[in-house]
Amino acid sequence: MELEEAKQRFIQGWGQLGASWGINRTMAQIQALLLISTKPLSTDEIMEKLMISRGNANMNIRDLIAWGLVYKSFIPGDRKEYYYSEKSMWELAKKVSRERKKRELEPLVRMLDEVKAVKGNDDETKAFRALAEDVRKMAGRAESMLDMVTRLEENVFFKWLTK
Amino acid sequence: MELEEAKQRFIQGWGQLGASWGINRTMAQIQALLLISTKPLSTDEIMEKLMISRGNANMNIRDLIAWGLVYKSFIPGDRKEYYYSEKSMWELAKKVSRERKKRELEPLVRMLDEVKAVKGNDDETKAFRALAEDVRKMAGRAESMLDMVTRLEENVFFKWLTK
DNA sequence: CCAAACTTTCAGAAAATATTGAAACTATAA
DNA sequence: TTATAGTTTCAATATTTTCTGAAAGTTTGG
Repeated sequence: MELEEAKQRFIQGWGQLGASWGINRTMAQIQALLLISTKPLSTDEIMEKLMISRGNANMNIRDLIAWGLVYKSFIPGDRKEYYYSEKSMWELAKKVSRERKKRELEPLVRMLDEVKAVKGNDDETKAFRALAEDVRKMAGRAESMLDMVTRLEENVFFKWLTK
Repeated sequence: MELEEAKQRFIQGWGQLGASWGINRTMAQIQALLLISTKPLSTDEIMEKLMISRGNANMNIRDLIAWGLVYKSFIPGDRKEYYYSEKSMWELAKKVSRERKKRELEPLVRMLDEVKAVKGNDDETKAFRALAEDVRKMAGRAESMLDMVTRLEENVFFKWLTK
């Protein structure tokens, strides 16, 4: 396979993955493009390579920066802004898991803690409360796993478990 | 909070979560409804409680069954089919992670193994190959983590890590 | 076999999401 | 200042995803 084709496939595949993770396809593709680029790219270069509009490029770059996955870079004597991706897979995984935890797990846990406070003592209510507790416990476990990713990359147990 | 309101919130919240996980909202809501129901429900009951059409209900129930999250149940002397959810959080987590691994991680790994075979020996190609290796390694780790969820619920290290 | 009860399918409609492109905005150099 | 280069915003549009409802299909009891 030629390098250009390989790059193209990588960008497509990464976009696909992003899509099934609730991250929009273009955002994931821009990230992929920057990831495989050896130098920072300008908005115009991104637009051209992915054949997308300026507005689209700008918005998605902004989101990538907000997620901490992409950085700005300035070249002396050039007025354009250039962008480059975080290249460390560990850093990327950490940032994504931190962001998703904030966006999904935390609202879930808030909801569960609220509904657990349902009043009543009949069997149906008790069963519901028990279920909410159960889900809450599982959410807590998921949170712990994400925290592991966030913090414990050098942890020997973790290394052993994922080796 | 009253039981009915709590249930409603649970269904909404679960649907929300599903949505940001690439699972469609209705599918997640049906699952939530069955999860909090003390008895199996028929298609008509699901349609009524969630105010959705028969077609929609049917398709999403089918998917839930395909994921192994929901089962059919037959009541003697009744021609209707009734549905109930897997209630064990561990089982649910296992099944979801198994399914997502199949749908997302495996295609990613296939893609990576393909593009790693890119030919050439210039610096740019080498850098690309190294990146693909790197992503591949991270995918392998993610796979291991999912396998942990799938198999190691009694594993003492896992318990310790997520306690 | 037929008819009633129930389930499945799927083309078109509706809703949700993503994208465009041009105008407004901002920063810089002269 | 003003002209220019570059960035951001957002209403309109296009695309994708989900949902509906009616017709077709299936199963069962008589």
